[in-house]
Amino acid sequence: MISILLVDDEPRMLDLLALYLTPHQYHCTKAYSGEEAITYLTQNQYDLVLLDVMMPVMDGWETCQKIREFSDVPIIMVTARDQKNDIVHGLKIGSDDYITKPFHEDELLERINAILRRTLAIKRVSFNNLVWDPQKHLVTYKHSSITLTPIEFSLLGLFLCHVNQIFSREHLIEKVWGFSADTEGRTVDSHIRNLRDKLRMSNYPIDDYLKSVYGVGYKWLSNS
Amino acid sequence: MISILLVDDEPRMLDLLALYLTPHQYHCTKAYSGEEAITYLTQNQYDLVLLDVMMPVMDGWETCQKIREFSDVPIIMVTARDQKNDIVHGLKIGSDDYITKPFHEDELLERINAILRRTLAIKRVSFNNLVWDPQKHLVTYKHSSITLTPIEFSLLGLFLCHVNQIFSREHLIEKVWGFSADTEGRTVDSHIRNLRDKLRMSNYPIDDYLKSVYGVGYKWLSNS
DNA sequence: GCAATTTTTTATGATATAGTAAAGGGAAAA
DNA sequence: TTTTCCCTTTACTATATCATAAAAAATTGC
Repeated sequence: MISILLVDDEPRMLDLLALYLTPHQYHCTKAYSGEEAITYLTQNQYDLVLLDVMMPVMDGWETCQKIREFSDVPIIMVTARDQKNDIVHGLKIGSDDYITKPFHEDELLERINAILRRTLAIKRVSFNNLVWDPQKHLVTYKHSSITLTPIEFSLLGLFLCHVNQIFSREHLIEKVWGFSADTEGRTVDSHIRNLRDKLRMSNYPIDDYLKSVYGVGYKWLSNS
Repeated sequence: MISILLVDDEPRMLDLLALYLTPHQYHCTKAYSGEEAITYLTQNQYDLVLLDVMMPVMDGWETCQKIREFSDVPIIMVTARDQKNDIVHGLKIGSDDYITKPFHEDELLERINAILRRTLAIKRVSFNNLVWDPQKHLVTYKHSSITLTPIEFSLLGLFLCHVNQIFSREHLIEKVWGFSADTEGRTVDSHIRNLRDKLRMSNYPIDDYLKSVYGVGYKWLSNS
């Protein structure tokens, strides 16, 4: 179940938000101040924070900044309508999006879903200094980036997510290309080759890991 | 660098303020009267104004009112101790905060930081001499301005605020156009092209930075 | 070591995506 | 109203990536 932290000093607003979200299978926790929110965040795991800007003592921006010092949790800011600089607020230092009140239930849900679509996806996977980041769509080895084509990227991700598992060519096609693909098994070999080339070019010891299994397929070898 | 306009008729006070602020990376400009301050404000961009109340000819309140006729720059009033009525007065007129003298260096810095946290939320963003200023809605390269349309401006800001992040066309549309937009993906390309054209025309090496990621979207490359 | 089989490499045409230019629509300004 | 500017779409060209076939190298089992 997806859990959302609601932060607002007005109990009414908190109730309203919870009323909107709970029926859609979001588990809501209420915090009445920025300080309280930070306490919750250090103790529990949340998938999203809905953060009101106008709060006494510590306002939303300040809270957002403080949260960013220790967490990457997605944050949606709730601002008043009068702020004209539309996208400017969406760009705010660490917040992922914003919504102006009063807002409709639909709009709120849409923004939440949009954020979760991106952030709830697979997280970074790393294997001895090789980092595969699907959100940034980026692969790095020892902090220098490696440019891969979409298929190469998917292939690498599949192997890293299922280390030591042997994939047949048919299985790889099914996972990377999709079910309706009419791709030949040999095609996989070419992409494997290109992937190996690029990683080798970046001094990554790819041949120690990405192995062919004679007569079966390929696998990513983990010696641990 | 953050720039602050100091306004006071006493040179000593101006020196003292500058002495406090300069070591903390604030660039200070001195104005010896309200009239002078207004002249400066019409010609340059400041992030904050420190405005003394007790001044001959045009006092702080009047100056504050005049400034508010053309600018939203944050203003901190400097008043004598315990003039509560004045404080209320000042807030009504449009000042953002006040400080009573004599004051400690710490108190001054704290109030300045508090204001800047709110108002400076999205300040200028700059990337090797390319400056994106949402408050002035202006883009400059090496101090000569580049005229962009709203969409081009938003796009540029989004990229500069999230360097190295890859945006899909859908993601860009969501951020720049908004949720309910039914814009086609290729439309983004056109605006990217226009943006590139304008920056190229201004001799900015845009092609080194704004890159397309085949099959995915666009990103602003930062080689650091 | 040798033959059968599989994998890797190489080369090339096919396809998908990005870049460019231009036309048309609509809204705001003159 | 006309004019101008900006946005969107479409059509065309250029380029990057993909798929396939065939040759070369490697692996396996005898």
